[in-house]
Amino acid sequence: MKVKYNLIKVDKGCKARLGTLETNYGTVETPMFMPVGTRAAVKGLTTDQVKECGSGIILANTYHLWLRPGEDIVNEAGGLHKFMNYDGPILTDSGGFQVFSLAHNKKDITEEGVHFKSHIDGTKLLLTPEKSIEIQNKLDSDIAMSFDECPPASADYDYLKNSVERTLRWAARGKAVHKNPNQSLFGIVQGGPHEDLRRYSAEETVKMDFDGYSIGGVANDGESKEDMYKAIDYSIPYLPTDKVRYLMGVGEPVDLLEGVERGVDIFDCVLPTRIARHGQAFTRTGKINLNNSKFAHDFTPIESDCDCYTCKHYTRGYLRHLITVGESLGGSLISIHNIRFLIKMMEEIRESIKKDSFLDYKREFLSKYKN
RNA sequence: GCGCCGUUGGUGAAGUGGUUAACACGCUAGUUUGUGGCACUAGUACGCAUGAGUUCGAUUCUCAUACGACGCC
Repeated sequence: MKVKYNLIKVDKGCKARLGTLETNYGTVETPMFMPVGTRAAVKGLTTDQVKECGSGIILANTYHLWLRPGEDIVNEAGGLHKFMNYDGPILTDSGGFQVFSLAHNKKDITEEGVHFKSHIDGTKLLLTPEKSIEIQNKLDSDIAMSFDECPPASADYDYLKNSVERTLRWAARGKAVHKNPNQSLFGIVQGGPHEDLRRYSAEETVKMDFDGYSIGGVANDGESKEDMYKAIDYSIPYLPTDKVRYLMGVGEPVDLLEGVERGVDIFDCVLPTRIARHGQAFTRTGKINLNNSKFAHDFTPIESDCDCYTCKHYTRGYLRHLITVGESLGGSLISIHNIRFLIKMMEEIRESIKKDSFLDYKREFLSKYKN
């Protein structure tokens, strides 16, 4: 079946939405944060540990799994769920974002697709909208993403205009070859920070009738937060209320709040796991760097009132030690905390929307969270 | 005891008679938003064993002392 979004209510104070998303692997609640498992693994964690953090949907990446082990092997294993032992819903990113970061030459980006070199062995490859969807069909994720052009934040208006048009053509091509009846397909809105482009991109994408819609082209290198919020503001009004809305790649606590306020339902981000491997942990008062020498003698948990596995069993001093000496357990344990932190934050956000008090929640959260 | 070589930061070390003593590791701090996983950026010797001398000027040359390595009795 295709995913089905049910809008429960909209907060009286803003556009924040409370809802559920029915999938083949259970019904999940929104707003929701999705941990990222690029290569069919949330780095450093078992799927049991991911689930213990309260995860709903998790991500995997088409580009990485295409190169290794290859979509046919995943398919032979019985699909991504069986392959990676995750019995919750899985969303696959199209690979567009990765491929665009590999193709630095403008001439490598053609109407047919994107030419680039494998980051593993330099092999010249071509990823097209059709190929991306075919791979995702075989990976058998619950949600596939359209292959879009993901322009850099520095792109000018004319480039973005052409990019929007091309993304629409690519979306149509991908949709035409999408065959997996158990897999949903999402469209992606582009257009940078420009109101007219976002509106056009959203309206035209919606006309194609996808199972969900995402806002792409944000959280790029060097993009300002103002531009990101504009991209959301200018896209959301033109998306249907009965489909889920996904803001791609965003995961700073502040941005989750800004996104929810504007009507975003789901988010994904590598941030909690990436910063964890480098020793940084989210706390209610902001990020802390466990590398800092001041934590060597600190034998309290990252957060004493946190319900995650790591905070229940380990101290800052021990985690600092693990990070300092390079034990991968350190990154795993901090990842558990960081993922739980964001997921718990979303749980609290949902509670606040139920009470029409999201803006109060946001205000209170930001009054404590400093970076 | 004699001979010979050496002594540069937390560590391994490069280097020059004259602007801010290379590089690496470590350490310290920061960065990280659809992950080209385990990266990147910045800072980190007020001094080149100690003392004396040569010189306009010495970490770089000379002598002495201390410490260390090797060889010989």
